[in-house]
Amino acid sequence: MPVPKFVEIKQYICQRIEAGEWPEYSQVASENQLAQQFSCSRMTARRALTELCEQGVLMRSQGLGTFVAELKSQSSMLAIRNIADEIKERGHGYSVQPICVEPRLAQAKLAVALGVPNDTQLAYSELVHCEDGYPIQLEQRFVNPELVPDYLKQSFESLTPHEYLSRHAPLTQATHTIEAIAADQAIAERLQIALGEPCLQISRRTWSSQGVVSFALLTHPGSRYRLGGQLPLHES
Amino acid sequence: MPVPKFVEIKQYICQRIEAGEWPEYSQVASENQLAQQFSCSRMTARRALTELCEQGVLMRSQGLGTFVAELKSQSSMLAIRNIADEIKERGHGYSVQPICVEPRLAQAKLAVALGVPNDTQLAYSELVHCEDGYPIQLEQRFVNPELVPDYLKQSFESLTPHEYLSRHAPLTQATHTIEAIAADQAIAERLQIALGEPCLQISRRTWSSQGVVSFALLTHPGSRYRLGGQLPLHES
DNA sequence: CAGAGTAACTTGTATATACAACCAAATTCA
DNA sequence: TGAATTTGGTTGTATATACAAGTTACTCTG
Repeated sequence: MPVPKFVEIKQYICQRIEAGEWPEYSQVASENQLAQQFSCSRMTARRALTELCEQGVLMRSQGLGTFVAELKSQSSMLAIRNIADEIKERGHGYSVQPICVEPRLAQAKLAVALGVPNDTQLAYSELVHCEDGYPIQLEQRFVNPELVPDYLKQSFESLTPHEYLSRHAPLTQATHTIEAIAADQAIAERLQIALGEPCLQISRRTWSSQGVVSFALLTHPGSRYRLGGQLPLHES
Repeated sequence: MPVPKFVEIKQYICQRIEAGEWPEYSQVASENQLAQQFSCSRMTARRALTELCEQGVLMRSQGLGTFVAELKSQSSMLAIRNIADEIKERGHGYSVQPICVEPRLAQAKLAVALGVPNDTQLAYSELVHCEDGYPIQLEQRFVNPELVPDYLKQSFESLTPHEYLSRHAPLTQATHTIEAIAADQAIAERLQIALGEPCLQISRRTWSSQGVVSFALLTHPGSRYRLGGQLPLHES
């Protein structure tokens, strides 16, 4: 058996929810019911529910039952990672819609962000990442080609930043800035939302020991996306 | 017994780590050893270890053992911290405008979020934090008074969540969710922005080994606030 | 009718056990 | 010596069971 039983149960529950059979805030099958249905012990069913609670898919309360939490895509804030992996991990369909790939010259703010002289030639690309057909991230990235190693240059257009950076420099780091913005004309069009709708915009500056490799704007529709994570509290 | 046994074990482990007896990357007692030491079953000891792994305090690997995780590795975004300190650090003027402090009963979603029975009395407070006179954060927090230690109860209204939690339990953690929302009437009024303006809303669930201590909504006007930080890139 | 009590159901904690999967070091064998 | 095997310890999954604790709805009683 390749997949553990509690994973099987988790998948079953997710499918019911995604199919709309178990809507938001509705009560899901109880631990005993699931145990009977999957002919497993209650502890195994319980584990499936527990993990889904931790993932924010379900909510439980003693004596009452287990319920479907709000349905919004959520990703871990600790590791802002490849959105394709995340979507696949949720068991949803992933697709990309390339908008354009073209050279652009670094100007003003962009040149500063990347730490290059003005009019340096950058590789610009624009992609829309979709979850089950719905656009969920608009990615606009500027790459400094000089910092991309030669052996990756040929394939680099087809690689996600994660892919080529992880092959390139294991010690690559990124600085993220998160902002709430109102969708402008371009964003609204790409993400198929209304003009002015709130969006979560992440600016990612990726840098290795060589310098800033890329600058990317990742824009998510606020109505469809949130960012979650478990963090230690710090003082000062 | 007021405290469950697995919580007791968690606390024991945390104390050892905080006392420096179990340094970074050192192997901690195995499940069987802990079970013997606390005269409990292996599954109970295992649960304590599992939860500490999820919190990032420990790391496990099959066949090898359980180890103390890095205690640093938290960057500024990871430490969503006291906004007063941040503002002062920027050299700006900080002021607070208290809106209300009142008891409230936990209902439905809130009860689930805090993990308390329905109609539990919570301490609710609402504050507006200002930078140079401009409102920059609306804080709405619900605290479970039972989990606030006695010696902090008198002063707890005047303390920020950070202050009293850091005095209380060094290993307190929080789960954050970040969303882009449109300002409703109440928010717009408090933050002096237009209705529908995009806002960055952080939901913070703070929990210690005792349970969920507080739930807070921190709302920032998108036009005036951003969240930054440096994160390692993760793959898969 | 109002209220207390009870029954049925839920999740929460805990135990004891079994076997699988994995790792490292010791042992055995060629 | 060097490679394969065994052994003991570790975590991972799963079962069956028991009782505690919280919620709801029904029933009984005054």
